Amino acid sequence: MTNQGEDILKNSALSVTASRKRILDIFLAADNALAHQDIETKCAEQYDRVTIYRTLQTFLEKGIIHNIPSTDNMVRYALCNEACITSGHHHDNHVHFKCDDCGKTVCLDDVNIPAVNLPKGYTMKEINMVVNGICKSCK
Amino acid sequence: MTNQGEDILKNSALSVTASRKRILDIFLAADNALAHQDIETKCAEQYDRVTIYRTLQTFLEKGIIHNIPSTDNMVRYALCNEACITSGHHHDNHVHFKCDDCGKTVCLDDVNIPAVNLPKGYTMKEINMVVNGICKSCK
DNA sequence: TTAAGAATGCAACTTTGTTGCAAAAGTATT
DNA sequence: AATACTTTTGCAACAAAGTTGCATTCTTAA
Repeated sequence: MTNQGEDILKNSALSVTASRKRILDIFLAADNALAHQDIETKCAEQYDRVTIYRTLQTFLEKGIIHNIPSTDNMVRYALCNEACITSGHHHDNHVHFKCDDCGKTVCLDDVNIPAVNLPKGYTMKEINMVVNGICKSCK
Repeated sequence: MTNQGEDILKNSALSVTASRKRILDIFLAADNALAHQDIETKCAEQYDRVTIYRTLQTFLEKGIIHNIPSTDNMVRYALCNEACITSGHHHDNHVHFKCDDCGKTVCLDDVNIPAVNLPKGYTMKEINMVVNGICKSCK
């Protein structure tokens, strides 16, 4: 039986270390996006804060996770889905939802970001859509 | 001749102080959204850092400015337009654009955020759309 | 003009994020 | 399985960002 986190690391040509596996496991177990702080809370006794910063950075660069903008100075991260990781070129085009009640941020994988027409002269490279409101668990 | 910043403060039932007028002037003169840091750079010698934090907070609560989410831990602020301020109830529904070249973030007031259908059980309260790319000045 | 309330500045502090470097762990090769 | 090489980690020290309480100053409204 192989470890799912280990597979992800190998597929991304990253060396397999205990901290990386642990952080991936945290993401795999989470049903919502995680801020640096959330991860630190879960494993600060095991791993150094700096390691967590560097690991998240590495995962971002490899496209293992993507980040979700916010207005609260708490950038959150979520695992990319298979297609996104394997395609090499990273692109999320799903909507993110943050619940004002429970505070959780989730990927709405089934909701695509609709097209927008930018004014003349603007070129789009990336697009992000974050909706705030009440999630189905809190309604 | 009256001062535009002063009018905004009075309309929002805020007392008129030098720091608030100055910060409003900075926004009125800016052609792009400003982070806390940008404002601090422009008036740190005049006003305390804490005052700037508190002023931005107050402006947000009164709906004088709105904040723009980001993935770089630099929440930016921009003046709300007239309609938005006077309506009492705050709602931006324009798209924000951040240029990867010059780094500026601007409100695309003419580009409305298209409608999205959320899955059953989700209620939308607010929506944010941020596009990254190259702006018309940098193309 | 003055009294009451609101905003500011200061100090001290907490939290968040960064950098350089030595030690430890992982990888590939034989 | 031992090695040499490379990468990752932890530590320390620091820098930057954000918060809080309190005394002083400024605004406002009577």
